Amino acid sequence: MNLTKAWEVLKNEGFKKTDKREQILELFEENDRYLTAKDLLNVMKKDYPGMSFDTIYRNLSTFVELGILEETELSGERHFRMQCETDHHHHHFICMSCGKIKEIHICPMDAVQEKLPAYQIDNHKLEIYGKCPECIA
Amino acid sequence: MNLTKAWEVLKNEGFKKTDKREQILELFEENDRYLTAKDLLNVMKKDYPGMSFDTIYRNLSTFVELGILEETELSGERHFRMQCETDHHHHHFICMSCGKIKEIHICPMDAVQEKLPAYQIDNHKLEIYGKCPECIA
DNA sequence: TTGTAAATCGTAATGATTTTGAATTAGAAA
DNA sequence: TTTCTAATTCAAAATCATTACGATTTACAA
Repeated sequence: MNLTKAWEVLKNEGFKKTDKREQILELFEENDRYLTAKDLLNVMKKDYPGMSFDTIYRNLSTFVELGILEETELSGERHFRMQCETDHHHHHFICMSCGKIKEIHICPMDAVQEKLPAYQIDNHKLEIYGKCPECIA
Repeated sequence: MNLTKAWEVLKNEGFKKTDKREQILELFEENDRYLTAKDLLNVMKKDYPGMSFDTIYRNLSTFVELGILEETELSGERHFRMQCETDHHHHHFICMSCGKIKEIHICPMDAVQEKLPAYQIDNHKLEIYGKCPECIA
């Protein structure tokens, strides 16, 4: 998702345009990887020394609710990144060195549902961890 | 894994047989689902009022290291359960109502590696969440 | 320009987990 | 059995991420 689209969504939902929101979204636009609340705070403290956790966490939650960001949990911490443009359902390879993401358009859930006919499947998580070609070298 | 086998492993590794360890393992044997440190504490406080988190966490970590328990992270908390007997690599359906587990012997990682020939895959996580047949009714 | 809901600030509370250090205990050896 | 020693436990405090709160400031529409 790009910034224009993100602001469109926010405006439609009645959210206001603030400096903090702008910078948070810019940071995600510039970084094609998962960031933590702390990552954001460390950068933003330079521009806004008084920046508070409340602001960061509240906005991150808002953005996730609106589908602007997506969230995952890595080693006990919430990580966020810009929502993929792709319409198609997919999963992610996450490079544990540089944090970069690669989309993977494979999903075994059809086969899983076939194996579990009597089960109600609400959700699933498939993530692959390792090193991307750049980081192997 | 059953209790006999678990104690075999512990003994081989030089760990002592203590009341607390026995009760922790019994609790896992009785409950075919993921438990948190707090779950354990709540039950064990009845028998051992002074029971401390230290004991629970250290033992849980030990058990995981020895392959007696397996661990996953659900909504920010560490969850533990008895290691599956099965040799075969597999994944889990987790019922979000009763917590029960169902093994799923499907894994898409061969196909994933084919799609990412230049990537080094170290690890992956596949979990399915929903309701088991008993809890749907 | 002004009114008002929304957003932010600064800080304190919460909750899970880890660590620490002293006291206790299990199991091996004498 | 007694003694020795390392392992284990206890209790409390530290840590870390996250959430919550009252007071203040801000965006923006009328």
